[in-house]
Amino acid sequence: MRLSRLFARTQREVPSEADTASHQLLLRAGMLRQLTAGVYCYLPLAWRVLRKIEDIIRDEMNKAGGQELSLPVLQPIELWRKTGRDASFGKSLFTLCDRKERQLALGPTHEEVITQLASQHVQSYRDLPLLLYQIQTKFRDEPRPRGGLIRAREFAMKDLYSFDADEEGLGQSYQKMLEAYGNIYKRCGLPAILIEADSGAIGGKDSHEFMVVCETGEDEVIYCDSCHRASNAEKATSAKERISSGKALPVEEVATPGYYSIEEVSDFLKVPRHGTLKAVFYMADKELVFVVIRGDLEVNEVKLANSLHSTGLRLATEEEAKAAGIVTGSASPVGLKGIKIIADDSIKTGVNFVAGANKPDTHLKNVNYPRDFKADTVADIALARAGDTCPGCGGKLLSAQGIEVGHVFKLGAFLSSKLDAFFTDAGGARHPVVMGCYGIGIGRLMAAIVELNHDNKGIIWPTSVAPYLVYLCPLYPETPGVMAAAESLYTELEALGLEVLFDDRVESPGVKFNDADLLGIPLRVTISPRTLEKESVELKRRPEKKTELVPLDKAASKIKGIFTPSS
RNA sequence: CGGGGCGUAGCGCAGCCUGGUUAGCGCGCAGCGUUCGGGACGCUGAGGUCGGAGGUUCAAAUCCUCUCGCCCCGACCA
Repeated sequence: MRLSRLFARTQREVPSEADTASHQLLLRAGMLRQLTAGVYCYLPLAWRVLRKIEDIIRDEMNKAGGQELSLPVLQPIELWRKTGRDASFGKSLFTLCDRKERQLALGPTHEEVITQLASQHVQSYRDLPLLLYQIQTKFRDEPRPRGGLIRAREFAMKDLYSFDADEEGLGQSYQKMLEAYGNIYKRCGLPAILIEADSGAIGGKDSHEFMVVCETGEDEVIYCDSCHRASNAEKATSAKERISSGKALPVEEVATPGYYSIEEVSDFLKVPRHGTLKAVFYMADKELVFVVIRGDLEVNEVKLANSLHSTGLRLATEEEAKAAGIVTGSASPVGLKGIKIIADDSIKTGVNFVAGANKPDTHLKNVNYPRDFKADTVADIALARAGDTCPGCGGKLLSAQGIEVGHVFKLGAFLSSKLDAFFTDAGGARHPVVMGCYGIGIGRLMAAIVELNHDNKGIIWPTSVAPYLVYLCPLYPETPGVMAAAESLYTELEALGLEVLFDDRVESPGVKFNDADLLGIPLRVTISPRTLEKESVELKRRPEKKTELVPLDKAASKIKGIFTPSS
């Protein structure tokens, strides 16, 4: 490709809309252009990278036994109502009406469509296992798209769905996918780690994410340095050590005039934070819920929503709490009636807690569970934080930011049951198909590659996904011989099947070198009067400083050798 | 949805507070010349419904009202 003809123009200045490295560099390199919030045009250079990423993914999916197909983006809303996931996706689901006023959704994912499709085909255990995938545009009306391609509203995703006869089969399919995913990231030059995850709106049981640790990532990873167990902060657990024990003393009222927060009350009563019980109020799908947790811990709203099976959880306002009869500032589960109480299991780690009294300016000492109050549910709903103790090995938990570059779910049979995807087993009995789903955002993967592979000059593409392999860079093109040599090398390299970006522009060396660096092409090949004096060309790899002179007549084969694996 | 910021040429910005020639500057773009191994220089030139609508005024990029859009923080989010 001749650079003079390429539909791209590099920019020296950083577009004001971008503040992450990948977003800035993709814009500056002329690869990306925003159309509207969270919606992007991919210019030719970006498109080449995306196609290479897709090819790697296809290759791994096919090796794992996947069959590629293509499913519609436009989907009848009824299908979503059947599974109830129109509600779990809520406003993130783009919907529209056709001319007959029938409601349609733009697919944010494709479980519904593929399960219905599979149900028409899968009849016997002999049809299983089945792995189907596609690379398709998804639409999600994110509340706030951000970071360029990190969180877009329209984006390409590879989504594979596995169909198995039982949990064991699902386990095998899941394992295959974990391995295939590992290969994909490795081939893309990304050091992705596997972590435990919450399954969110997709639903299902086990779920894992592949994360790339990176400061600009929007997810928090909680991990243990000793046993290397890692989880999304939404899912992470920490050990809740026993902090006190002994005899439960009689409940005692104390006046706490003007002290409301845990900090104020514990300081005033000279009780450590973990010797108190904190009350927090949430609205879960229009029902007020009273949450109790040890005073030193925070509520993890994802865990809370899961244990409540709620799709619309938010903090209650003070007015809502008061309307329900709660004495804010001194709220207590003790003696509370008519309100659902959810307690974190940390309430069992000690005795004689300080809690509210449901009376203004009053708290209770020596509150003990379950002697003094009952909870409708006791579960782990606490936020694990850096510094907490690892529940697995007792080590210290650490925290890091990460970009989620893949997410896999063991769905089980809840969708297949609802969508009538059944099969007959060897004994003639009918069962719902057991499903899994596995997604990789293509654009986000590209952005993650840039986040992890750049320097202050620009992008440094791994060879496997680089838009072109060679940046052919003649200097002083008007000097006799230079262009002739460049043209002939260009022809030679293309004949060898190498992807060459030929900088045939009349520009100064500085401009060309800087563009070569910004675009991040793995190998720069310079031809100038200076190199031609020695009958040679100069090679320079993008991440390296050193250059190498190679005789003109050996250049093509030398370059070919660089990009041929020496296996 | 709450808070903040911003819409002026392809990109980055100034001008607005305090209304008043022909709306400027840098990059980029076109032409000519001199240069040129890490974003050269000179000259010339093209390119603008000042996000949109309404209002105030003799006069609006500038003041007022409404509206649309974009970005950031938070809520939220496979």
